[in-house]
Amino acid sequence: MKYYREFDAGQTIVWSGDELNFVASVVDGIASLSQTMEDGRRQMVGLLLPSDFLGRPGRTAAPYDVTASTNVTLCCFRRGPFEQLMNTTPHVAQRLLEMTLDELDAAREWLLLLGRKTAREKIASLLAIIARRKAAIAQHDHESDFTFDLPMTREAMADYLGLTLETVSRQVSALKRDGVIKLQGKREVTIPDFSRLLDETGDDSDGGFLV
Amino acid sequence: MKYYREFDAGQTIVWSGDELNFVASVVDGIASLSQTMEDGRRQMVGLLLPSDFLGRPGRTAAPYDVTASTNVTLCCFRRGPFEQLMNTTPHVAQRLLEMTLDELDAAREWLLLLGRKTAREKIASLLAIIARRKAAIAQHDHESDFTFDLPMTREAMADYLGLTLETVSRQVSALKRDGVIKLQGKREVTIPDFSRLLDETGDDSDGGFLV
DNA sequence: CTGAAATTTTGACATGGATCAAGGAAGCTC
DNA sequence: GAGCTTCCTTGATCCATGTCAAAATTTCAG
Repeated sequence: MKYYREFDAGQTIVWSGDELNFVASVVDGIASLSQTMEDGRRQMVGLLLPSDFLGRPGRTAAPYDVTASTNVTLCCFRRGPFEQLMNTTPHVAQRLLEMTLDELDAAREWLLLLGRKTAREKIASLLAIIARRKAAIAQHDHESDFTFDLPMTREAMADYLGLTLETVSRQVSALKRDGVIKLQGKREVTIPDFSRLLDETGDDSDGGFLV
Repeated sequence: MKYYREFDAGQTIVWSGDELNFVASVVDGIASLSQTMEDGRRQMVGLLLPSDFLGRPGRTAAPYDVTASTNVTLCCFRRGPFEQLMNTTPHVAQRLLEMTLDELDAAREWLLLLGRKTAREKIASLLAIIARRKAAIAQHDHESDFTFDLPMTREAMADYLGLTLETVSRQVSALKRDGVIKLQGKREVTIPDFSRLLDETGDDSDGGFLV
């Protein structure tokens, strides 16, 4: 009923439209969901982190491309037994509902970003989200310097933010020039003043710090 | 435990950040979810149609503004009893999960639209989605003429599509000039050739017709 | 019917981000 | 450590969409 599968970074896990005869939980690594138009325009529509769920009960066709961003380990369940489990243990459905509602909120926050934010605000928002996630894990004080590693290429950032990679590069440079962030190399980012970064996101300044 | 509330068109049902001490199901009418930035930029992030659900188990703060687009009737449940119900009857959680997954898919389709589509493609996509929904209800043949009423102002369209209302107006005029749609008055739209409209959405041409 | 308010269209112009193009930096392989 | 290859930056230019302004149309109360 349950088995593990591994994928290398960059490998496609499922193609949009393919039949998906299992559901899975991410054990390790990061995978991304994306949609691609016929002419190649691409938009990332979601991120799967460890403990996130892939696939949905009652549908076999995958609606998006799923790509391994890092090496990924999945814990897969065949569809039949899994749906059995859902019917018999209410907590599974409830837990899945919680997670799906969180993903929906994240997607809707992203709608505002894609629909209404400027390029600079988009970059600042992405950096703030990543920084916040890492800071939460590290139990770090938000008020002082904080350094983290950007886990994605400029192109991946562009695909998330609905921009071109040139614009991403320019805006990152601009934020650096303006002292909002510092860079060591291309990927290591330091935030000297978190509230300064938050000002640049365009979001309400009084919003709660923790997500 | 259960009671009804009514709202007039245009009225705000909940403000973002307010405490929401009930959950509800839409009985009649259409409500929209939106987020507004401090400087007034606004993005619609979802639509509630009859049978859709408002609020979520385990959280009291509303994450979005909820506005009645038409007169709306809600069937409200107090939070405590509802969460009881969820724990005891597995089908409720499962049904809610189904609905949430559908909303998530819709939101992700919208991410592609907002992030990567041109203004013309956005308008065509919106018209196609509305037309499809009405056609599905009317059991109408997709190949021939089809007329429907646009249930929103140009400004509301702009808020959905991440455009300005001037751009919406111009692109609607352009689609009319090019014969993709016809207009009787401002709000009544005729689609002479549905596949022609679909070509303008930028979506895969071979995608299934029925959502 | 009449006038005021709301909605939509249209025009002129500005601009943010895309596009096209070139070159630089950083990893990897051998 | 030389030479690929991938990733990133920067510059020049263009164009889709935003902005500002005004007029046209529709709606609706009285």
